[in-house]
Amino acid sequence: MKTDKDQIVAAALILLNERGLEGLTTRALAERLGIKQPALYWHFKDRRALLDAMNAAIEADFNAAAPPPAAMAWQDYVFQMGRDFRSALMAYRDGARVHAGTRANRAQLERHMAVLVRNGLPIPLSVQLLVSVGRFVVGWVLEEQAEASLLPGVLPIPPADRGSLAGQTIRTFFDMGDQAAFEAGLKMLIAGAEHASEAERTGKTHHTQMKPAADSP
Amino acid sequence: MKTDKDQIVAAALILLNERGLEGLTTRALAERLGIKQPALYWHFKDRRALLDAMNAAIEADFNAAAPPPAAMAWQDYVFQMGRDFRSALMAYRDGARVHAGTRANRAQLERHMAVLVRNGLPIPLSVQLLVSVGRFVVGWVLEEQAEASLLPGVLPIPPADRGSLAGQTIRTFFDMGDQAAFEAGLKMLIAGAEHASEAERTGKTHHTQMKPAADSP
DNA sequence: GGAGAATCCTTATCGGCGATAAGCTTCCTT
DNA sequence: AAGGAAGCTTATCGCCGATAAGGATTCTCC
Repeated sequence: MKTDKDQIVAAALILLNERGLEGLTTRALAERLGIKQPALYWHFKDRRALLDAMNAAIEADFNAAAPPPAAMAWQDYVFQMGRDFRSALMAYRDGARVHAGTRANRAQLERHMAVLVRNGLPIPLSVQLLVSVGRFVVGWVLEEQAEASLLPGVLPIPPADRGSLAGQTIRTFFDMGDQAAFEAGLKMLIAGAEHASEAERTGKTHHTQMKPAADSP
Repeated sequence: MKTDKDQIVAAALILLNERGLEGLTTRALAERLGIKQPALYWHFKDRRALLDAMNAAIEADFNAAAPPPAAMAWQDYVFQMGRDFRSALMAYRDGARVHAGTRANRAQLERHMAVLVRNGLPIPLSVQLLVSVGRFVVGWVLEEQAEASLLPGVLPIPPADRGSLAGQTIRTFFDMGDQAAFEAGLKMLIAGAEHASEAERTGKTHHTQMKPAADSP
């Protein structure tokens, strides 16, 4: 049986889950496929190309997940999108690290843009929100998976300082759970965009004053 | 002259800027320091430990940056914190990648928590906001630096579709600039937290309905 | 149906990497 | 002066991604 790209990518994703990104070597992958290591270079220019293909497969899961109801409120649409994107990255060990460093998918961005604009959100706000949500999700999952990979998993709930602010902080976050905390943050982003959208329509400005940047980029 | 940890870290940070994270090898670093490669292992257990120390140095820049005015509104405090954190990561090539995968600094989190709580934000909201901002910044800078390292830098502003949504999307983001786009996203997060804080105080719920997650983590 | 090109894979090997082992100095302590 | 710790060197490992060169096998076209 011949080996094609899809087979290799599928095997690579399994191997990724078993051994993590560091364990995903060309030799280990070739062995699992029953071929010798240099054969992989016939199908993929280099390891980077393989990772790009793996990322594309992960994103394909994400895209296949939720056909958005046509006339959904943009708030719900973005919320669902963010949640599904996180799920797609979480589905594989080190998924966020695989994704990070691959080129932005412009077609995808434009598809989401179309929905938001059609549902009434101004173009600049739509771009800001979509890019922000995308990067928020990547950053979130990156750290979530990094924590999870610190094996013992103990992360001892500090026994002494039960009542201190420190103790309450850790406990609060711990009790909430990763998914709920993520969704809370995602909702903040969306509510903030909604706020900006309303402010723009009514011409009103809010009571907080956050001065723009004074220094250079 | 003896070599100490601080000297090594300083040299490593310079090398990082010159050659990026992949170019930061133990051999290159040793050569720059005028010692042989295995000598580094006297000072650092392994490469990971060196990267941790480098990250600590980057975070020290961040902490030294802005002594927060004691009675600053929490909105402004968080905004400044996010901006300074991004600046610290941007100060070194691949700064976000160096930071990612290092253990969360609990003491730092608690310090920021104290300011928000003292200025009236409830504990759970404070935790959610701080964690969200931290991960948002990491995700943002990660992708910003990844884009920047795609050398030619051309990223051709698509010439044909000037009026299409696609064209407008790219142009909008491009014209805004990375820093402004980042700050817009950061403001969204903060405004969303403010909204949640008000809703909690007045007991009112907003007009959008985003259903909580139905599926498992 | 046979020549030759295209496909898919193997064997052999490279240079570079992080890391360890073992043994020199140099210097500080008592 | 003895002895040990600090700070380094030389030598070497095993593993990694990647390339070179050449076998098979299959496809294509006259």
